[in-house]
Amino acid sequence: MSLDRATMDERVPRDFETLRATILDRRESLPKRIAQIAAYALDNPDDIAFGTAASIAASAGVQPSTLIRFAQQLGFDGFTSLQQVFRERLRERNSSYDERLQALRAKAEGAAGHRAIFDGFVAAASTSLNDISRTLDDTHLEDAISLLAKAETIYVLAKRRSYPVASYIAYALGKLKIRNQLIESAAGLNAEMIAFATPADAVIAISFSPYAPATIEEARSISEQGVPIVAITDSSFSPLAQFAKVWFEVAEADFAGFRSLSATMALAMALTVGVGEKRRDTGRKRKG
Amino acid sequence: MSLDRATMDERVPRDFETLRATILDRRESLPKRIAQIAAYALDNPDDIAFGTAASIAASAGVQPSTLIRFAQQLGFDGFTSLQQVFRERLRERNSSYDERLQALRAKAEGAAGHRAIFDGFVAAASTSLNDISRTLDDTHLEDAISLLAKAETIYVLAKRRSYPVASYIAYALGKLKIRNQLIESAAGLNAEMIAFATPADAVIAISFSPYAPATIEEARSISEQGVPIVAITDSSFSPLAQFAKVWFEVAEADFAGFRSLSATMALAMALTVGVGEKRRDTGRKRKG
DNA sequence: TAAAAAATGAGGCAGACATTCCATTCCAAG
DNA sequence: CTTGGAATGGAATGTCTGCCTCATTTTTTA
Repeated sequence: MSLDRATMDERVPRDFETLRATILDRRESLPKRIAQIAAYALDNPDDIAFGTAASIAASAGVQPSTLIRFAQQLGFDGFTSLQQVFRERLRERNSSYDERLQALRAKAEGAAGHRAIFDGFVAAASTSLNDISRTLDDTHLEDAISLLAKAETIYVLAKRRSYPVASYIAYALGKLKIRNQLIESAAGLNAEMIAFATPADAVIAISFSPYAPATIEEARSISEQGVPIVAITDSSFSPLAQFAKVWFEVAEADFAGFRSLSATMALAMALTVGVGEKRRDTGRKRKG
Repeated sequence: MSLDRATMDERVPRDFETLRATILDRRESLPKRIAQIAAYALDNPDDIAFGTAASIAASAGVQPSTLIRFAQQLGFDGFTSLQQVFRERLRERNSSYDERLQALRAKAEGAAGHRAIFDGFVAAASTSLNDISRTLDDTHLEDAISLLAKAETIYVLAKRRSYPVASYIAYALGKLKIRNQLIESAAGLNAEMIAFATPADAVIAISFSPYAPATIEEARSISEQGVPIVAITDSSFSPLAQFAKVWFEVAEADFAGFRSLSATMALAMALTVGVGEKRRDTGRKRKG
């Protein structure tokens, strides 16, 4: 009988997240002083990890014995076992971002089956986001948004691997009620579409090595019509860069031969929403 | 004179990096046992942070007194002060992943101009990747890949916001020479396309709330033909889930009203490449 | 090779530690 | 208001801690 209860209570939280959930779950039913410690523990987990029972108790404003009762109430056999969980958290919290990425890559190598592939792509995406977050030039961003915000129609130009980004931009611009034209290759009417563009419009062109010849060709011809181009590409030597008024260099990490799109995606979203916001602002100013 | 030396030696390393540098610097001139501890300390910093002098000494294969001598040689007045440095390291590794995300979000709020928007999308993407990395079920992944690998043709079904992912899957499947059919809404021939699908085929369907009615309708009719569906959606209550043989719940973070696609993208890439690998493997087996 | 110096091992000690126990206080049910 | 039980505070306890000391071994110097 008492064994039954003991067995039930022995579902001791072994990782910090479970512990946290358990505490939050029982919060209402905890006695005052125990609740006081519970709150302190969740607010200052590092102190629990490093402190002694006495020092923690003093910081939390309770007696050491209460601390131990708290631990026991959670199913631990004493403060020390509770503390282990808080220490594990610090160990496993794979600390610095770079270390985390390394761990993710290691995991991708070590993981069994197709999980490894998935981990690899997550690692590639994280790396790419990290890189672009460091390297993106604020001025370029501002310039690109100004340029695009002034355009009557925004043409979106991308093929193959970049096409998903282009289709997302088109979708988002549409949702923001910004006139845009996605230049698809399917219909074979690209040349005609491009012919409509004027210097009052603008282009977002996306292309990565190996650059789709069609994209380059279309970018060239559209720039010769005096239409300003914002380019997203992967190197300063990219043929796109020479046609562009503003261009972004985005270095995407790859895995299994497939490059991530996460950084490009984030940039695309920022451009789109940035343009939307800029238009709202200037529109408001004109009215006011 | 002895005071002079004392003063010099009192340049105690207070942060881990300095300490590390000091140890590496003096490595050559350290006595054997001390060097043994030094190596252990740099290799297992977490153990130093949490262990007791006795336990660490045992792990490193030396006497506790040697550990203390090591600390003193570095200018600390005992093992405890040395340990503080290792503990600080764990605390101050401010760049824990979660904290980094928080910092990024804070940056997004604080940053001037459109940089804030960009940071916001990067943060959303990182959060999403982090979440899916924790929550993705390996078994589902294996099941989905097996299912798709057996398909004669893989149909890819997605509208609106999910469409970029679908177009990427189609692109990647094509590159891997896997027969696939992207079901687009433009041409209005979806019903006819769907009619071709047989139980020997398979579908990847992607839809998030608010679910595009067309996607749901198409998923229903295709599942009634006995074609197995792998669904990527955002909740267990999603209408897609009920038609699917395997389904993934992907929670994407959002910013400025636009949800990230990074987690969905990573999953899509893993599925695609996973299928490609599985087919190569089974193909090889059949031949051999 | 002999002597001196440095390094090491091991036992011992004082203090701090987590924990337990018991007296007291609080609170709710009757 | 009384009473029973839970919650709490604080001191007692035995273990384990870091650190020191001293005997022994190893290395260096002459």
